[in-house]
Amino acid sequence: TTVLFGKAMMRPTLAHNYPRTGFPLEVSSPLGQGRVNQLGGVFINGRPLPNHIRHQIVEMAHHGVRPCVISRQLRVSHGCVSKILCRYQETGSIRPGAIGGSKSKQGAAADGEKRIEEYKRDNPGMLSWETGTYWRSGSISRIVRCKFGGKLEEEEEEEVESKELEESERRAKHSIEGILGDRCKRALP
DNA sequence: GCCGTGACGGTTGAC
DNA sequence: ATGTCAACCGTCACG
Repeated sequence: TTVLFGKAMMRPTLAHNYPRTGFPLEVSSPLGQGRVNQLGGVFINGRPLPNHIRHQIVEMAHHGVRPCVISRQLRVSHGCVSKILCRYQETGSIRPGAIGGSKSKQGAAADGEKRIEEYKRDNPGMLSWETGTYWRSGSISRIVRCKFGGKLEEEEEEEVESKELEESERRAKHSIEGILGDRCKRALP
């Protein structure tokens, strides 16, 4: 059953994407189904853009590169560039928002925030990305920034990022995904 | 041509 | 163990 969409009923888009090719392009990757957007960029539907791309976006914007150029150069839709840049201006964070979880979590968030930080400190091996606590962005980021008096952002961002990268690499070697991923890599030419 | 925005199909994770 | 549901994601296309 069709619901009446907002004001303009944007467009009941066709069965999906890529009217040019007629079918969604897929790209095999160890992580799952990668897809290719109109600009030729690879993305995973439903998942955030990789961190280094997000970083590049804000970095280029920082250097005065126009969003449309960033979009074309990085092959990321301009909507996404706009969104990431807007969020960066608002929150100062390049990170995606918290995906998943339930509503009641928000109520517990205020209480749980501290415990998450503690937990992360006590379990440095636990990758936030993997545990789903990678929701350090937005309001949380703001709270932390306030707490620590304006620090954070880029340095902290990079700190966390490189830590996570390191961790994910180390963990990947011992995880099923890592093993499978390795196999995939080896299977490739 | 650029950019803000909303629908869409998708993923995630707490409950 | 499984299902539900509300959050988020990036793309696409309109205006």
